[in-house]
Amino acid sequence: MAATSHPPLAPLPEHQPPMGLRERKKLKTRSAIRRATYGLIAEQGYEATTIEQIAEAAEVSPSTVFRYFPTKEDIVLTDDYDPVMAAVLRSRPVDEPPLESLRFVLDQATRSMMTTDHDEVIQRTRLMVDVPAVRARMTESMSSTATLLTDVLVERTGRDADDFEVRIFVAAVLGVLRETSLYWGEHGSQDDLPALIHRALDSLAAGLRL
Amino acid sequence: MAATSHPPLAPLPEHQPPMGLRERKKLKTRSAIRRATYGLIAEQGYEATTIEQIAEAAEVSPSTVFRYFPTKEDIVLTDDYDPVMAAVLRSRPVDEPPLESLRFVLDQATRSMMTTDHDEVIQRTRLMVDVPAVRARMTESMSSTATLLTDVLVERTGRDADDFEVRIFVAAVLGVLRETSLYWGEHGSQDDLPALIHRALDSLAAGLRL
DNA sequence: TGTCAAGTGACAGTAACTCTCAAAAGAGAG
DNA sequence: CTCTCTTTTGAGAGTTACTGTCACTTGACA
Repeated sequence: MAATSHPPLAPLPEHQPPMGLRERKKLKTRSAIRRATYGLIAEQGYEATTIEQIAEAAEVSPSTVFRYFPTKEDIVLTDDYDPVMAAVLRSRPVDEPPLESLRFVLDQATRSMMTTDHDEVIQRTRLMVDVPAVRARMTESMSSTATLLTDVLVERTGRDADDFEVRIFVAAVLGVLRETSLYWGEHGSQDDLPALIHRALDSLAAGLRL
Repeated sequence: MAATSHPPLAPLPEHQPPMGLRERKKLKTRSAIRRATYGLIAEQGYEATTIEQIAEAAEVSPSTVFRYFPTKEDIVLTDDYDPVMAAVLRSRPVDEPPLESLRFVLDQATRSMMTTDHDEVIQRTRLMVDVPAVRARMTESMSSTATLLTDVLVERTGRDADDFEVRIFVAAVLGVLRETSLYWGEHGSQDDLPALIHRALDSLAAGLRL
């Protein structure tokens, strides 16, 4: 059982303020596309929304949309928390049981997401539940999260890179995280998400004795 | 630790022999498309192989290919084992711990697959490792396996349909199964797959203590 | 202010699907 | 065996996500 109180870690490791006009414009375009997409999807649904419409609404060309996001699904997803999670995991005491370390990481990450991007998280989860393509892409993107976390755990446990047990460990935790999100979304995103995650991890810690 | 010896269950619950010419032709077309696809992929790779080529090689029209398989990825995948697994799970003693029941089911299923479709399993796993789209579709198809197994477990444990712990349980096991397959494939499909699965389930049973 | 690099838009092309409709072919009755 | 009914097939037209190229524009920096 974790869920300790801590400085509510920033969602992004901020780049230093002095950012050229170019960079700033890029960020703006990026979020313009995102906003336009979320708006159109809310009105018409995911499939009915075409890249062309998104481009028009965001006042850029379709080419530009593809330059910013490799696939349509990626527009509604984020990997932003991956590096933060890796960092937090690294910051945990080395003798803490790995499952508890991950519990802390996930608790922090979800709380942070829910406080800073509450509505977006809900809408994204809804899409994950409703749209197979989005769900699939989300799962794939979890694979890269998995790789990242595996690397950190390998380094912390002194095991072989590509150690089977570590990979199984991470796969179980992330698989369970995915299912928890789906469950939460299917039930109207009303339950306490961090609490659900803790229950799921408790199940894992107890060896899945049903 | 399971892996008991048992009658090597048939891969498919055979439909009664008296099958009309129509049905037989459909099966033939289906496997013609499959074979053609595997052949072309072996020669040229997955992405380079188009539906049009597959159709030509299988001597059907592109329309027909789409009628038999909803997506290109589905051509190289199978859900055939799902109903068998559900049946085997149902046949286990009710007082057996669920994790052990699933261990038995997975052990049987993989052994059966490896003996009856050895080469195809290997090629499919290779595709799963190499081609993100195939991997994604495979993961999605595991979702429906999950639903099936969840239903059976719910009925065996007398829990609520859609019980959170049962869903977590199945998600963990299937997530771990997926990772085991990937690991196996990445390492040349040379290890003993059932043995790896047992190791993975041992990890789960031990509460993922690394 | 002028030069260079980075970002953008227009355009053409590919391939996976979807839909519709008419032709072909198996099933079953007489 | 043949006529009818139903299922399956192929042909064709259309949509959309995505790729690659190239000329143009617009920040960066001296």
